[in-house]
Amino acid sequence: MLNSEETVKALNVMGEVFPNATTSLTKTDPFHFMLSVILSAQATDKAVNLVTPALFERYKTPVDLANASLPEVESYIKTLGLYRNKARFLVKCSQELLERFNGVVPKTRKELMSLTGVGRKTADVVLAECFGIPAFAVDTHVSRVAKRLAIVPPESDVLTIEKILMRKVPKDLWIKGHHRMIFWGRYQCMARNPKCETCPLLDICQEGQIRVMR
DNA sequence: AACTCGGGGCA
DNA sequence: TGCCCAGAGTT
Repeated sequence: MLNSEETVKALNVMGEVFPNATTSLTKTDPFHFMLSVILSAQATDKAVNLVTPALFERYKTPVDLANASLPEVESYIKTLGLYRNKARFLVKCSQELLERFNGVVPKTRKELMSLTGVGRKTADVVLAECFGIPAFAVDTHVSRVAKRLAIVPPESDVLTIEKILMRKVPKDLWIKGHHRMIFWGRYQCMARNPKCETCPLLDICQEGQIRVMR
């Protein structure tokens, strides 16, 4: 298992390969950014960025979305997967935002996660991107990369992975580390056919070495 | 813990 | 054409 120092070293190698690793979601105000993150579930950021300009032009405030009709919201996001769920999430989330938070996106993880459509990962991304509050959001890319590099045990669940990452990585590297692992998982260490042959982390990657052998 | 939503991206 | 995916809610 990689120790703290080795983990940071690996993250820094990722940073050299992807110096501009950051979210591709269009950054707007916290309200609209939070909605963008909700929409990005099981979809690419590119696909999300394609629909959000028209969507947010139509629904500028939480009040607008709270009173929206579901079919109309769906019509704006039909090119995304899971669009019926997502439309429902956006409307209900806006209603709850008005009822409980006076229409202002809250700045704690607990409050964010109390909103419909906002889970652990979305909450962490909003905290980090909107408010600069350190969080190590764990998604499928982060999970896969952490396991392959043996930063975490192979059977770890998401919460365990997050705990270990937050322990092994200094807080000021949480947000960057998240972005780097996302890029690593998307462009170097893909789920199906990872580019192990040209991987600069192959020497510390047990799974990669096994993969290259055969 | 398993199931469901779902069009896109990619082999 | 088939398979998986920058998740979260429900049961």
